[in-house]
Amino acid sequence: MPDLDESKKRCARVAALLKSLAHPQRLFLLCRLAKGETTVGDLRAASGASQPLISQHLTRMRREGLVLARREGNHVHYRIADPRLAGLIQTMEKTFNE
Amino acid sequence: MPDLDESKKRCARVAALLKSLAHPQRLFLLCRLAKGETTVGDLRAASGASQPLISQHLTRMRREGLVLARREGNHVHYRIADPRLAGLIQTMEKTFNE
DNA sequence: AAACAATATTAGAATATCTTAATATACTAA
DNA sequence: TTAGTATATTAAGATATTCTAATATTGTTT
Repeated sequence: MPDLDESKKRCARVAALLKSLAHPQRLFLLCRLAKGETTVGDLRAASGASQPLISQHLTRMRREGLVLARREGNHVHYRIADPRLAGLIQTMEKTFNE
Repeated sequence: MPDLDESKKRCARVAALLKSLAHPQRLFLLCRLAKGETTVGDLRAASGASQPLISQHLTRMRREGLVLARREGNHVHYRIADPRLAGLIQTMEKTFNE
């Protein structure tokens, strides 16, 4: 019986991560980002959400360490920070593809 | 550019599912259930949460179709409804195992 | 510098979630 | 039928999330 406390801690960490994924628009953004680096403008165009809202979602995910930002001139490029997350998102897309 | 709307709908569905997983105690319960059918009492003992709270979490997950319940005498046995979900949970456990 | 484009931040109201406490139901055993 | 055990439901306050609107920042171009 492997460490119950350890298991709970892991659940707490993963649940915190999932909280960020558990939102239609954020998940949509992450699915896009899982395919490669993207600018805010492109994400905005694809998602159709308002600019401040997208920015808030991205800021939140940046704060939580899910994504990384890189400014290039007037545009900011976002990407997924941890390849394991990108993998998980793609797994989920495959798993629930219909 | 393959169905943007379809992609959004899928994100909405999966995000709704993830909302249920995005809670430390519920995720813990699901991790347990991913290993096989379990009674409420056992879940309660393992999780250490209060009885009504566990029952509410289970009721919610039942309502959302994540788990199924089966009464046997005085005890109620729960199990994960969709094997894909069990698989996803195990994948997550492996992915974030440290 | 001024005007513009892209992105970020803040504030606040509306809504949803979480937890505890109290109570109810379903079943078993005496 | 009464008592006891296991599980479920309801109500309500506390806390957290979400969205919109207004404004700020950063960088570019003229």
